[in-house]
Amino acid sequence: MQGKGRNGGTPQRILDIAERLMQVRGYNGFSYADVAETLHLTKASLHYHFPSKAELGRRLMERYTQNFLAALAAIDGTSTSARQKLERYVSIYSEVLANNRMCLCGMLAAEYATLPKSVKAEVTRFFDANEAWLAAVMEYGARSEGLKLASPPAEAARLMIAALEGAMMLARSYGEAARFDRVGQRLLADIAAG
Amino acid sequence: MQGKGRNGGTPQRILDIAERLMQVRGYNGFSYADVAETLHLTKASLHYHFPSKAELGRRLMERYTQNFLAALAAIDGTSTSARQKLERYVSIYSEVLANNRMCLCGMLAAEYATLPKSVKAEVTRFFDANEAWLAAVMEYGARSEGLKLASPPAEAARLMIAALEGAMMLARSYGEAARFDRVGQRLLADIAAG
DNA sequence: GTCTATAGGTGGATAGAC
DNA sequence: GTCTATCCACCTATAGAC
Repeated sequence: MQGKGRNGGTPQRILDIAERLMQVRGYNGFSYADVAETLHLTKASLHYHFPSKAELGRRLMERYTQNFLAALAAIDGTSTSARQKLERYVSIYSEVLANNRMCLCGMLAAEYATLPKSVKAEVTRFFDANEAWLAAVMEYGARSEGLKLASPPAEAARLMIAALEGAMMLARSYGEAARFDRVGQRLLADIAAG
Repeated sequence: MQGKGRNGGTPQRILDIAERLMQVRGYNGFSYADVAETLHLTKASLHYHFPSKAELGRRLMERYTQNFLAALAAIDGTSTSARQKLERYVSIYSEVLANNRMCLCGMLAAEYATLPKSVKAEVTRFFDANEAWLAAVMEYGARSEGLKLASPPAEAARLMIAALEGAMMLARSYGEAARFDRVGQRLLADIAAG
């Protein structure tokens, strides 16, 4: 989960701040004023770069998914076994939580009913892509590495995503990252035991 | 999950409406105006019964946990096996989702960073109580019914809660309750196979 | 207990100067 | 691109009449 352009121009810096706020407080829990203050800009300037909050949210989700998919591609490029890929997938979530953030999409899934349509679409796109990647890794592992799946790959993938997102929310509420890690380890052992 | 007093006095009716709004839209996604309009009252009248939104949220969580614990007690009173108790636990979530609602505590866990302190305390209290009940059922099942747990009861309980809350969020985002049910069935089969 | 009226603040968003 | 100034809708909350 790198390559976010944290040293880029103003639009990128706006996205960085807004992303952090959204992961911590949610779409309905932050405002242009929050971003402006942190960035030492005015609200009007933000509207120059992102005309509406809906557009800001959509662009944010778009970038988030891009970066996430890039991280998955990096795993594909450097990992040898399906088992190792799954471990690294879990560690992505773990790192997000280590920064006291929620997965952006987990937050938005909770707030789903109140989101602009364009943002909703990006959220499900994220989960679809995650599910497809996980299912492919699991399916390959089952075929070539003797990974034992308790369910068809697509279902095992959905269970994994659901459990990771849920564990993340709970761990953050308790301020105990270890809660997440234990669930992550258990999932790796349970769902896809080698 | 019954006994909510849906035919009670004004305070109870306020709680009923606010609860539904909070389960669908979240704490930051509804207002006194929303409740007032649905109930054909004015905002001022709501403040007579619940002086502040924080207090409304706290009372809501308090009642929600009470009702939930009552439902668990009902399971204890009428179920014979641990396996059946776990099935009925999952079905509580399923019924909430069937009404297009999220678990109130799942919503609030996502919004945790923005909640008043008094509400935060009620949220963790809910999860603690759920975990304790689940762990006790699992522990009993393992000891007396040959239930095979992949982890210590407390950890298996946490995984189950996390997965159910996460699956609920995702299923609701997709508008596909079946997504939740498949995860629920898989958890029952995986975590506590008889 | 419920109302009208209103306070005091913040939300997202726009116009127009620089 | 960024600013000041402003709009209007909405928010939580209170005062006081009925």
